[in-house]
Amino acid sequence: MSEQVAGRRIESVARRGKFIVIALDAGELSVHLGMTGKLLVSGVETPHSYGVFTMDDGVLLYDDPRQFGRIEWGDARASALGPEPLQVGVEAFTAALRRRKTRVKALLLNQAFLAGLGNIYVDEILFAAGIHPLARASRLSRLRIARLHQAMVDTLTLAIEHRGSSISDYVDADGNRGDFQMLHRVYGREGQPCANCGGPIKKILVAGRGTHFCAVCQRR
DNA sequence: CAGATCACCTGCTTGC
DNA sequence: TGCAAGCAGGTGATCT
Repeated sequence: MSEQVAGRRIESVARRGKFIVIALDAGELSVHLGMTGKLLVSGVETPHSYGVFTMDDGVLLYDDPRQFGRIEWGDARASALGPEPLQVGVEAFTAALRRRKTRVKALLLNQAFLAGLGNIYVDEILFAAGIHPLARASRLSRLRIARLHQAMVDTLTLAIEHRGSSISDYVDADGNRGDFQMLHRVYGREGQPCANCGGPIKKILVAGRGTHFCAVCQRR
């Protein structure tokens, strides 16, 4: 990768799903932060700095203790990604969900179905929509899917305003933490009272991931 | 063929 | 007190 990158100029930085796409004057880099990855401008190099890009006006570091993320040369198979959650219309979203029989949580996490949602946001969105994570996608009514779509837009918009959730690692390119974790209503709140009904937040395993929900407010 | 499960990796938390 | 096992999760390979 060093050969392709050397001497190139960064033209733009964009996002597609969970990928950060850095366009150069020739070719592009696709960065996926995985779970603990950080892309830092002028950060401090650590033993986990697996990518060090020296620029004319600073250093770009790719830091990833758990090594779940990656940097790839070229288009990170963007064609395999579904639509953006903030772009897809409610009609298309409804039609797509009704075609799938899988659990709604597994479907929302599927990047080929919808690009960009991770475990935290799916849990928060399903709570906001009052939908049980184990509900079958195809069995949800049009009204409930419309609520899910609205919850998705509202939750993501608010989370972006709060610059994301910093549970343990996440910081932006300037090293700043987000504070949306303060507004989580189910994620990481097992046993605590539901903001809506006061009942205890439950935690189960869905699609191999920790899944937090209110058994009273979220129906199948 | 689609959906479920496992492996990858390491820092932090939990439990004896 | 200290140490080992458990847990966290995005993705891709493997299994059912």
